[in-house]
Amino acid sequence: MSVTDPCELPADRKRGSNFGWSLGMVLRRWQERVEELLKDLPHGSRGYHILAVVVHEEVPTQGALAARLAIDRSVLTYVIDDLANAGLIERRPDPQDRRARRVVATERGRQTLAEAERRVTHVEDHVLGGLPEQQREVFRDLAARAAEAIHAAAPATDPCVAVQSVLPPADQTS
Amino acid sequence: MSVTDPCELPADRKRGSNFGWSLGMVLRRWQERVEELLKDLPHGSRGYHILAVVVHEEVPTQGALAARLAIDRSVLTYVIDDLANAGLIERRPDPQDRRARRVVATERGRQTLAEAERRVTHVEDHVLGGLPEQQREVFRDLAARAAEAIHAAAPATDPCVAVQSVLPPADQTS
DNA sequence: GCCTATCGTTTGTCAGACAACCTATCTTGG
DNA sequence: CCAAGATAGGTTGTCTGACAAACGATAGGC
Repeated sequence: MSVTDPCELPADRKRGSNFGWSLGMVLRRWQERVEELLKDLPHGSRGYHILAVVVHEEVPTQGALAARLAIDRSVLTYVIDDLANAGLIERRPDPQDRRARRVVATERGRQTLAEAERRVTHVEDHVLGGLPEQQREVFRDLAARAAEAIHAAAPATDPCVAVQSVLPPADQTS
Repeated sequence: MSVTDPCELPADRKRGSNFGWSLGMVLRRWQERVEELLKDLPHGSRGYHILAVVVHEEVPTQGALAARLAIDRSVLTYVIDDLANAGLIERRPDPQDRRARRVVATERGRQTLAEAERRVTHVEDHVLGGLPEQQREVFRDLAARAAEAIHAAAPATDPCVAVQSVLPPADQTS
């Protein structure tokens, strides 16, 4: 009755229960590849994300940058340090508020990002090699939209789900 | 020439360069929620994945299980310990090979998983709330297929990409 | 001018990942 | 039957990376 074949399942049963695993798998591979690809970019994929935002969007301050990327401010500090040391971005004092720092990309930073993006896109196609080309775009797009929605609703922790044990009450089989 | 508008970009520019970030965002939120939802399941999402495979697929041994989930064997050890302590699975000696252990789910484990899956599915819908219902399915499906393909080609590390600096040769500015 | 909030940085703590090693068992060759 | 190597699982130790808390500097309100 119960399933006994190792890999011969109806597949919808398997798929239904491992969305998180799938995401993790794809992300892990993506990161693996990107890390290897951008190993001279200060903090690999981290540095890449930051550089991308700095170049493409004009984000006001470091704090805003952290919020935009949903990462910790303390992380930003040293990643920015290293990106700056590599001459890809600059930290400038904000004329309006001397506590704040504006982070701007250098020309070198822009060039580097452009090259990096080219390569990353290529790697992404490779990572998504299991999907026909057309669906890769769909997947990317859906991911981006889902992520944006999540990020927008970031403060989160809304109590829509009951906090209750998944485990049965142990009133069986002693 | 270069981009100067703060947030008024064509959006495909932005989106094109943060697939990794998007995945990370979605996964992080998924995990956050699931962890909170399954906090009495021994290792949260980890335990959930393992339990799911143990229940739905009849995986021969622990080693095979590790391979199936693409996680380290040393991790399996203690997660299985705790799942077993919770009475959800059992470690049985393999009659054919006394080195190996077969991991089988208990009835309680099956029930628990069923309940957990119900809840996780619900949470997933919530996490993907930014997508219209129909597209959530598409997204799940694409993720699952991409992941399976990646996993199948797991040994990886094929040298399809040149290992070459992203940084320009520094023959400019000084 | 004082008090409080905010920006960025620094430091310390903690958990999780991964490698190296160990024991028990199986397999193969003599 | 014994010895040597291979394999399954488990244990230990190290190391990285995330996050919290504390800190110095500056801004804004009173």
